[in-house]
Amino acid sequence: MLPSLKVIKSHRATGRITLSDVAQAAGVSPSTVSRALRGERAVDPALIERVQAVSAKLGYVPDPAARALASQRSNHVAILIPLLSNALFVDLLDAAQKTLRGAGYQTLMGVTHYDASEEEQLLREQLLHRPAGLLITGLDHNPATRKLMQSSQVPCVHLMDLPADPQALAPYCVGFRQTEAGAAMTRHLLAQGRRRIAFAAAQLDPRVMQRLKGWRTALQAAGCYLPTLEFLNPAPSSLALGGVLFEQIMQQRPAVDAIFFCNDDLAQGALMAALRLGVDVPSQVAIAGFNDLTGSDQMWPPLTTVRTPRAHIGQAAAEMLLSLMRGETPEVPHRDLGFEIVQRQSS
Amino acid sequence: MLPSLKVIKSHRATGRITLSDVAQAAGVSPSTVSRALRGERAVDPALIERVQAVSAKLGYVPDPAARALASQRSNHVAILIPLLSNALFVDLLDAAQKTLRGAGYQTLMGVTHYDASEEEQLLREQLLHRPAGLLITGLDHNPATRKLMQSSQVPCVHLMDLPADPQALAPYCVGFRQTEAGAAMTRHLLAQGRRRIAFAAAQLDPRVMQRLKGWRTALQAAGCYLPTLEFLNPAPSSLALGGVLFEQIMQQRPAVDAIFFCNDDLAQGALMAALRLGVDVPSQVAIAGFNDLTGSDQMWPPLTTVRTPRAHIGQAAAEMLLSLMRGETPEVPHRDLGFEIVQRQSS
DNA sequence: CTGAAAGCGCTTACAG
DNA sequence: CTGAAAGCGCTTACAG
Repeated sequence: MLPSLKVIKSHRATGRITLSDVAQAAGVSPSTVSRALRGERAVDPALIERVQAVSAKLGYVPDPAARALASQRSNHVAILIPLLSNALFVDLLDAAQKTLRGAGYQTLMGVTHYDASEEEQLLREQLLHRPAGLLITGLDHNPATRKLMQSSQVPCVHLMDLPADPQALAPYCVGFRQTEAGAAMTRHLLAQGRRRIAFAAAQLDPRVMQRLKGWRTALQAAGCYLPTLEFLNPAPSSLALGGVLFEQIMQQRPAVDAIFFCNDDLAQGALMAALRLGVDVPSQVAIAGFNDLTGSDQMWPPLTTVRTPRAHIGQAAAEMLLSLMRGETPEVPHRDLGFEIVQRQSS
Repeated sequence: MLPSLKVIKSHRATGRITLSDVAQAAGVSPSTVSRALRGERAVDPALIERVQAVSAKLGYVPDPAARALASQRSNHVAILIPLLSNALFVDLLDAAQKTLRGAGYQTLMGVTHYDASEEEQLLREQLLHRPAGLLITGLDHNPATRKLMQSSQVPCVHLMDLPADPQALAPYCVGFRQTEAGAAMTRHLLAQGRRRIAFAAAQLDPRVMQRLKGWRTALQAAGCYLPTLEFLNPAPSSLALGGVLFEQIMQQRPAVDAIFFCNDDLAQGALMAALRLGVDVPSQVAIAGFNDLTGSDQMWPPLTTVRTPRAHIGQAAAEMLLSLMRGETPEVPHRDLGFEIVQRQSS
């Protein structure tokens, strides 16, 4: 039998039900309640049950701040992404957040704007909250950032990318081979008979540069590589920029028979520009994108692209982080989630 | 002269520089350091300066958890939005987050999926963190949620909407008149000579229903209202659904001469479907959207729409919240940030 | 204007 | 397996 609960009330000024309220009601010490509730082993199963019952009855909820202060570890997980204006990262965030929340963690988001020192500053701020874990986009960070990650001892998983050398002693990461994906789409276009395949990119972040490398390699292997087919613009990716790039390419290299854009928003913009300019896709020029963002299947013509598993990446990375936070060592430190060529009518 | 600092070291096991380290180094009590650093009045200006100097020298950073525990208030601000897959809310989040971070607050995001009970649950979780403030989308919430907001005493600003009755004793909010915006676009189409103007909507959240009401009112005033011109689909908004709605409308009501979509993604999808089906826009049917989302100006033809100030709303709401958190009372509890008809070639 | 002291609500060695 | 006690790093009445 449980002791009668009706007289149990919080004795704190704040009116909050605390650990000691539960302890008192259950007739055990606060330490035991703490251990029982957190599922620490070495507690009598009968006691665990009693404590849980009382705790539920009282509607006890642990105070995150007190817990963080005492344990030097919060239930926050920090996630650093470059931009919110690229749907890719929003999908990543959404999936990670969902998984983390299911496990009782709060997501602290930071937007780096592709700026290494902003990333460093953000990380510094978030580390103050003693996050239980960290999710960070990409594999390359400035030395200060790397040092912060190391010295903080916070479990960390990197998103979207994999180390070039699979054997390398790289950090935990889940992503796919960007270079391979770039090469695969290029080979796909080659297989469709295209020969003068331009590569058009914006933002020029490390992952874009890997796709560029894949494109180069594939074209070189086919004996079709020309440096003049590279169109690199450091401005942020957008539909509008895609239109601009398309016009530029058609004007400067009218003989081009395909354009591989490093992101779908650019490709979508190019498709719209083609419509506007009366350029027929794919008969006159094929268009391919990257990521299979929302809307790409609705374009006219529908866009050929590389489908990347970003939601899956967000989820798998969160799961890997969860396991690291439990103190486990993942068997596979680098998870390759692959990609898929989606052939539609634009090529 | 400052006391020599070189021998000052943290005496805590954690190695962290604490308030007392600063106090000791500055030769004052911890209470004074606490007050000086937080800019509380009633501290000798000379001391404030000294404390700040020592604190900077030592690289002291306050522990958020300890602060939250002691003060019963964290430096978190919770923000509740319906979806991350609608660019509208991402813009809101981005702007609010930027403003809040500038003021030293961390943003805790919650995604409600337009589900009242999920919203309630999320709020409950976030309240555990004793957020310093709350940003919440919309004006209508279930009774439990309203009660939580009230009893928590957390300052709160509502986003995107305004009370129907401007005189009403409504909570703080910043947004624009959804009903008015719906009516304005409808009048705009009427002024262009359109008479059979359909309204096509998805999601059917409260704001969409207000736009519907505006459309109705405007059509009724012009003597053009027909219930058969309403196409309401509760599914989430997307380009694909826009295409489906477009096909459906053209098939069921071929005489329609304009379609007003409640969100740009639907309208963009309709534009693509028109291309696919060979329906000429705007000569055969005009298309209008809502929000002026990214890409709408790049469509073919470019989309006529209502530009809504979502980034501005996010920022202004964050600023209003900041002022509430300072204990101030905003002169204008309801900020109307307006909207703008953007006339492009699709109508 | 300043300080000593209590307290916020937990966790975690340390004994037993 | 359980408990008493110290401690996490701040804030805030309460005196003075």
